[in-house]
Amino acid sequence: MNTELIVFAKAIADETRQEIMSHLCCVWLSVSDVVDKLDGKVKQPTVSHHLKLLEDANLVIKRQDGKNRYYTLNQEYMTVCCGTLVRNFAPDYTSNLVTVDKIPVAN
Amino acid sequence: MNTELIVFAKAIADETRQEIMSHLCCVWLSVSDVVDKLDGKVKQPTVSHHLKLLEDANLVIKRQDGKNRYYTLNQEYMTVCCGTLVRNFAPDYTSNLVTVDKIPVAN
DNA sequence: TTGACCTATTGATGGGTATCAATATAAGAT
DNA sequence: ATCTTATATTGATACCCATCAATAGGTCAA
Repeated sequence: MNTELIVFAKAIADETRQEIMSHLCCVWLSVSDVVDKLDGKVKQPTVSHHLKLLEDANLVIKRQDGKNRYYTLNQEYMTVCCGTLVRNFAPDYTSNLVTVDKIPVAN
Repeated sequence: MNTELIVFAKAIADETRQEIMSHLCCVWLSVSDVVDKLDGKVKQPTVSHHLKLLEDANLVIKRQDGKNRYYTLNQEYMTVCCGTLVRNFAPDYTSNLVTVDKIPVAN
């Protein structure tokens, strides 16, 4: 049983977190930046909660600068997990991933 | 907000369901077959519950034969969802999907 | 040191859901 | 028709988790 895939799936299985992930795609944002982007949908402690969860799942990278903490999406690990999903649960389609052996594999 | 990806993520975000999905990969199994494969981990009503949830998420296909109902994994849709995930949350790696435009895209 | 700001943590609460026993439904078999 | 087998549904229960208010911790400026 691949617990890593469970952690991954649970991490992305929430609307608020997917929204946060969208905003963290390709850019670095501070916690309060994310709160602003969510435009009142949730409060700061909730955002911190989700960011911690995403960090524990290895789906975001954190960088501190002064009193701010900046987060960005870990695209590489997203790719790893999606590759594993397809290899595990869609083997008949795995050939669609041309660089399935170039995609970084967990471990 | 892509609710389809939320439904997908929630569907795979459970250990028992991922176990069921493994057993349904590339083969057709009846409900009681799945119960047997899980070897006492959960009871039949629980398996039926999970299969219904997976069916609602379009992750399994159902076929009836007599009093048995056979299920198998919907590998194509798995591929669709994983493709969408990579395109949404790992755009810098999307080129790793050679046939990203050949992969069936949801609508 | 004090104050202002940013983020994390804690405790409480409500909603969601995985699980089961019991039961219902449905389809052969006798 | 009755019985048996296979699966689905229902109702109850316990647990997980998203959210928030309140507060703590940490960093910079004055």
